Amino acid sequence: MTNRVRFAPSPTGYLHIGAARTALFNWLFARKTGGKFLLRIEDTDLQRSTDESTRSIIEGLEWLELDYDEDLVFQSANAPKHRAAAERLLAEGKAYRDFTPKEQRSDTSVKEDISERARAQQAEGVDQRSNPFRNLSKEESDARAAAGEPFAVRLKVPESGQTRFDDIVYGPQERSYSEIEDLVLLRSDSHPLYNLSVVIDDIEMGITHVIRGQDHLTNTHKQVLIYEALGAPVPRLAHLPLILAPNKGKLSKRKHGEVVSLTTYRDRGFVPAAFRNFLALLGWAPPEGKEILSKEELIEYFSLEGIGRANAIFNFTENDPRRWTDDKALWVNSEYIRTMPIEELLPMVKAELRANKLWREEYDDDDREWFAKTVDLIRQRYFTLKDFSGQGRAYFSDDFDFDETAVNKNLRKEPRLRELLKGLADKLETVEPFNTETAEAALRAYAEETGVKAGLLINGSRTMLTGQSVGPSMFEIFDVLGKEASVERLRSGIPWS
RNA sequence: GUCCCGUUCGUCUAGCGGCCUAGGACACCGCCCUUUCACGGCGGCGACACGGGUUCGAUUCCCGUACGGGACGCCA
Repeated sequence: MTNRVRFAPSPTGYLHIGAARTALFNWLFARKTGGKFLLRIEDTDLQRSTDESTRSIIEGLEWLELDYDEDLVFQSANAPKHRAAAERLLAEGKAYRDFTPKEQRSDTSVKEDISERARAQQAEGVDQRSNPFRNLSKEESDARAAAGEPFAVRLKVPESGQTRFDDIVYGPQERSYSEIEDLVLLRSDSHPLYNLSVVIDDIEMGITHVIRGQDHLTNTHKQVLIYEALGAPVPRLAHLPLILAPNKGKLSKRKHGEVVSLTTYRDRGFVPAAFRNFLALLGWAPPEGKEILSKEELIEYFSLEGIGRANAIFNFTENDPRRWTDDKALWVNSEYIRTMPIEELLPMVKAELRANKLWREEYDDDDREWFAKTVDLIRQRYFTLKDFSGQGRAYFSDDFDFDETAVNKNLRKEPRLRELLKGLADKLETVEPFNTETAEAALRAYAEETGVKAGLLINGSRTMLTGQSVGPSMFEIFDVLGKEASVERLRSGIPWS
């Protein structure tokens, strides 16, 4: 039997990195075992679901290159099936009508309300299954329903016994029936609820392995109960440890902002493969300890058994521009930028330059070679794609800023440099051909002639040509910028004013 | 409140009774390389939450405590 797994997000916001990791693990498992990876949008909460969110989820998966098989499923489209299943359980006596009027809950304080209620019931010793309508006679129930009285449909959780399942990650799980309340299957407006919908859809889609966040672990018992009532086999279950904020709390948009949104990583210059690689390392460790893994290697090494049980902390520092996200994520990204095949990097740099109006069509044409060479030269010290338009601006435009610190350190500190560099410009102007070697020879000869250290001219030139104090070898910069631009920039008065 | 889950360097983790003087990666620090900054190389700092068992021997197994997380809805 081929494995079938699904990623089933609810479209109530951007794609959270925790959800993205769940998607990744499902996808890896499917690709590893030759199974199918399906996508289901759980849009049954029409109040909060948006098309925009659905689009962002699909875009996010595309960005991470997690392709899904078969048609996208919208859970809302299956509502009639969910309802029919509930009717069936009702008819079979495995569920019952609850005529208790619906309680109103303010959406903001639900969590507190729920635990409050649970606490109170606990203290009073109320049984979870003591609903007064649980044992209402069929006749009376039918009569009241026929009379138009509103009712919710609840699953009749058996009197005594327990549910059990073997979680692939967390091991054997047991829960006594007495701890599970008669859960609502159908709302009084006949709207099917989550636990019912997931089970029906998973059955319908032939899901063999449910891989999802650990926050669903205890609720899984309820779903097992539904599978059993329906007489359907329970799929294999694997729950994933959660990704927490640095304070060990929940990672949420409200509290932590854009750092938890997948699109942020795309917008801030992450290479998709790099972020995917990083995500895979959160809660899972490859054998051999090799951490930079291609898509193929990830698939080859992945296994559900290799997933850890402890929650992982996503380590970032709020309000620190350099540490805006996890250090290791940044490192993985720089590793990719630095070592990935240049042909794969070029289109990404192109998009980045284009977005910043630094792109020229010649880079794709006559200057293709120059462009590749330049990108290859500067990528060594970059962390994100953004750096190509930021720190790298001087390589693609004559309009760039001078870093104050660099100007003070490499130029103003030695006032003679203003004239010395003009002299160097005159000298370089005569160099033919102009390349790394000849530029170096000319500069060193000029240093000798004028009796100054080559380093003084090198550092001064770097700042004149790039506005910075750091960067590639000066002679490589001369070569890449060419004689004309190099000479012109050396003669510039801008940094001196 | 009840139930469930977890706890190895600051962070991600390896470890599935002796190979552990607890390994790797990121971060941090130092040295080398380099007339810049990175990369790279070498080295340093740095952890088995605590207490009981079991065992010839516990990071590894069991129990308890502490701490953290999750769940408990006519949300998903």
